[in-house]
Amino acid sequence: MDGNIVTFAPTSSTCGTCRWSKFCVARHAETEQRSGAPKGPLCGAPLRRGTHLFRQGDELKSLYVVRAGSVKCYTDSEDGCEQTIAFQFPGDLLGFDGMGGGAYQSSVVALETTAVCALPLPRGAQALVESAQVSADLMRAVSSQLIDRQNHALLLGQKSAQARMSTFLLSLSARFAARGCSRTEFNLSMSRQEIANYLAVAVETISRLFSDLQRRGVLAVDRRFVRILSLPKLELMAHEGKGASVAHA
Amino acid sequence: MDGNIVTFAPTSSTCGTCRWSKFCVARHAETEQRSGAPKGPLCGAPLRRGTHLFRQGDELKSLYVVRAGSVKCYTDSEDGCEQTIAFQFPGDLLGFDGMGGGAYQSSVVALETTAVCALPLPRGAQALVESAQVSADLMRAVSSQLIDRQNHALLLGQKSAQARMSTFLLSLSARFAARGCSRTEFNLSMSRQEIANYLAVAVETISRLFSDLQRRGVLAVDRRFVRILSLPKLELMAHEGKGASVAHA
DNA sequence: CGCCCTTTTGAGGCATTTCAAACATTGTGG
DNA sequence: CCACAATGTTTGAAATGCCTCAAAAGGGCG
Repeated sequence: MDGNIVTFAPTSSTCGTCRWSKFCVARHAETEQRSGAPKGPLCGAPLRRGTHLFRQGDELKSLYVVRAGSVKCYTDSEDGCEQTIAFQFPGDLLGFDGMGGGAYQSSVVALETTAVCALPLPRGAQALVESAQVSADLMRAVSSQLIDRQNHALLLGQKSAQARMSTFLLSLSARFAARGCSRTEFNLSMSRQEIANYLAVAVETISRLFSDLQRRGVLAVDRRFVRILSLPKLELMAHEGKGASVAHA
Repeated sequence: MDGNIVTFAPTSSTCGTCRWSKFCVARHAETEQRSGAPKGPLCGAPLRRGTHLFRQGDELKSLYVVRAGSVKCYTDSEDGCEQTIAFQFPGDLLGFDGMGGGAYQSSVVALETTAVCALPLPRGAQALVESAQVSADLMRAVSSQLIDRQNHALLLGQKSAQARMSTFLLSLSARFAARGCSRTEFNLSMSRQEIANYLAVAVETISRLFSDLQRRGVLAVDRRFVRILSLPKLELMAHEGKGASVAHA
């Protein structure tokens, strides 16, 4: 497909200069480092859209944190089809699924020009474990990833296409808001195709859903720019699923 | 629904007597404990089918490990529908999704008479963090959970009902085999309804799929007893998805 | 034995997919 | 800077996999 090779080239940026450090799983990692030697998270040169940070099966060398831009994380099945697992933004942790073995278990690719910081292993892992503060951050980041994936399963398993789309937009909205950006106006860094894969519907369905939402006055969409005209309506649509399922014993 | 209250009642069983300790995330936790005070993982009294170990939103008090039997883990959406996230067996870790906050983010209920061991928090968490050995085990367990959930998303997003069912059976088969049980003959601890929810299809579809698989000579099914007659055929069906999706940039 | 819940099987309906075609956008090389 | 190719987006119409509804058969348990 593409022969992009990522040579991770650290720059001199530090966490102190990072706008997003307060969301960052590694926010305590730098200050906790001991003196001497290359230390702390290292920020690499920007990745262009379409460049892979790592691929499923690659040897695990570092964990990463998104510093600027956005990425998508996806898995391949044996028979070559792909499922996007998550879209990730500044402060989000990448690559943890490889920690159980020696290899990444998902692929990560930049959606736009994106910078990431590296926590090289195993030194990084030791730092993560040795510091109670950092370790707590890591726990938080990982459990939040588990929760995200549980919600993704809920979305794929129980919601209609319309509800999936609405839920997705609300989730983006919340994440932009948490980062101090507008809750109601933003640019999508992913294509319709990529949204379709994440929500597990056809591209054409995504297109139709955007049209519907515009017709109903919930959204204004111009290419990748989205303005949410009515958050309450959108929340309503996010809950119109396939009906409640049976109770557990 | 049910008013079962779990009062966790520790017994005197230790990891040394546990048949599954070699699969267990806590296998190094006991020996690493310091002297004095209640210590190490504690095995509780058995839970009956339908008893909840904890529910989404409950205060996080312990992590648990399945010691015997099996459980299912599920999440509720705001509008009351449920999605089963995983079925879990001896050695599997429960409750980690609560580590980021003070509350569990999923519910766990016994599928059959089930024993679990508790790693009480925060003492347990400290032990987990302080011991490099235990911490490595924990990393492995958690990353393996992330991978399971990625595969679940792949299953829900990209596979036909038939392929979901086949994949599910193969996954059970592999897990039984890993625990020294038969790869081809086993009893399901979950109902058709529960399988249906996990695979996100209707119960009737599950029933029809079992019938199909029997008719094709892939399985022999008698109530909850399943015998796999042809693993290769089953593997073939597990990959007949909805066709490969488009390539990522 | 009889009630209840689970499982099975059939028939029809619907949400979403697939196929097809027009249009817009982006990138490329002359 | 424009023409052209490649890719992404939108919309319509037809096809389909799975769901919903309905009803009967099969255990489990008091």
